[in-house]
This record gives sequence, structure tokens and C-alpha cells, in this order.
Amino acid sequence: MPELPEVETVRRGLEPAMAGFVITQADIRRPDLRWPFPANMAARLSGKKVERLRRRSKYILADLDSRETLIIHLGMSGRMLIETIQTAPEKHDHVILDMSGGARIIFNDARRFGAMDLCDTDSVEQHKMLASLGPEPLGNHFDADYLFARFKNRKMPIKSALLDQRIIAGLGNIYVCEALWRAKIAPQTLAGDLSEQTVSELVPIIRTVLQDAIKAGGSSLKDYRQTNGELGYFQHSFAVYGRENSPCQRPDCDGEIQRFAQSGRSTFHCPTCQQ
DNA sequence: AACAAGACCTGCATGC
DNA sequence: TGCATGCAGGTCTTGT
Repeated sequence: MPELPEVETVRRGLEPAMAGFVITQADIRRPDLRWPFPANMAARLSGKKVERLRRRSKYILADLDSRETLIIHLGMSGRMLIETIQTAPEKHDHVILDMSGGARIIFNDARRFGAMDLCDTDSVEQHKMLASLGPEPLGNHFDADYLFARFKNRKMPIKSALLDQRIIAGLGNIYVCEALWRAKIAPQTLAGDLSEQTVSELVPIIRTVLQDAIKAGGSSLKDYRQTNGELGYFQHSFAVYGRENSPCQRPDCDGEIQRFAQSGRSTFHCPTCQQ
């Protein structure tokens, strides 16, 4: 489920409950998610203080005072919940962390595409899951020159290129569709065919799409904290994603949103204004 | 090397 | 109601 904005929202929600607190108890309720958990994970977490929570792409990084970092990926269906009163574990609650501040952090993931691992904080960027990630779209190393260079000679559709985490890290199916709609770029356009001008317009649009979603997530955090403690799951309204057969929202366009498959993934777009 | 397709796993909506 | 089908926001592996 989560792309960069949702992961950032989850990180921000977890931060006040985790950062600066000690993991008093770690309950690892199954041996693996997508991959086996690291050896002795419960023991390596228990009694350790979370120095800070960071995010890299769609990964949450919890730096511990043991010089290890807990890497968390939510996969497609991973959810984080914060509880203050202890209740019995529910279905698909796989990892439960009790914090010295009184919060209970629950990782719930029905499909188990998520992952957790521990590695030395000093070398976390070299970890297998992070090593080949491209630049952060909201960071300083992502700009039009970079993206144009990476697109050069690419025969891949722009939709697929933006999903390639080695080119840009953190976008997923939803925000790629949204960004291409805002940029009026047809998703089937080959990445290498985009003009320098078009790429230079696309870059700030990608940033804005993500920042808008983070902002929406932030404003939803309070609401969720008050209800069930679930972080990062908020109702967005998207311009194209999930809007097959509804009218294009661009004021001067009378087109209709359509869906088709690219590399096995649904692409939503307006064939009228996205050229 | 570049790209597409398959695989992983469960839950949900839909249609018969 | 039950059952089959297709779909889901990620990403690693396999195949062309």
C-alpha cells in the first residue's frame, strides 16, 4: 500500500512514540515476513534505545543506541499501529514492540510482502535493500539534469521508468499516475523520447505531488491517533488513480479517465490531455 | 543490458 | 450462500 508519502506519514506518527524511548520488550510472533527475520532479533531490540527514526525511500530506519539500525518496509499491506492500552494480538500482528514511554507499536501485514532487518548503522546505506536506490525525489540530488540523463536512450515507457527505484526512489503506482497526469505526459511515452523541457517540468511536479500527499497525511494523523492508532492510512482523493470512466478534472479538458495495463500494473490516465 | 513477466501472500469485491 | 475469478498501492527473481 504505502508509497513515499504514506511511509513518511507513518514515520512522523511513530516518532513521538519511539524516538528517545527504549524498547522494553520485542515480541516476534513469526520467523519471517518476506524474508526471515535476522538472528536473535528480539534480543537485539530489547533494551535498546531508539535514537531516531529516519526514512529512505519507502523504508523506515530506526537507529538504535547499539549502533544497529532496524530497517522496516511495509510492503503492500503493512500497517503500523500505536496502542496505549494493551490488547490481545490480532490476526497478522507479526511484530510487537513495547516502548518505555508506554506505547505499544504493532506491525501488522496481511500479505507479508513487508520486511524487517537489522544491520550496522554505519553501513545501512550499503544494505542489500537500500544499496541500489536512486535519489530521494524531495532531496537535493534529484533534478532535471539528473533525470534527463537517466532517461536518455531509454526505450522503457515513462510510467515504468518512474517506478524504477534505481532511477528515483519512493514513487509507486499511484503517484506516478498522478504526476504524469499533472505533467500532461502520456504514460506510454518512451522515457528517452521526452524533451529536456518536458523533463524539467516533470521534476517539480513530482515533488509537489509527493509534498501534497505528505501534507494530507500529516493532517490526517491526529484523527487516526484519536481513533484506532493506525498510522498512514488516510483517504486521499486522487485525480486519476482509481477513477476509471470518470471525467478528467482538468478544467479545460473534457476527457475521461481510462485504465490500461503496463508491465502488469494498472495505469490510470486521461488520453485526451496527456500527450 | 534492457525490459517484461512471474513470483511471493492474503483479503476483498464482483459475478455466476 | 458458496465458489471462482480478478484485483490490490512493492520489489526480487527469472526469462526473453
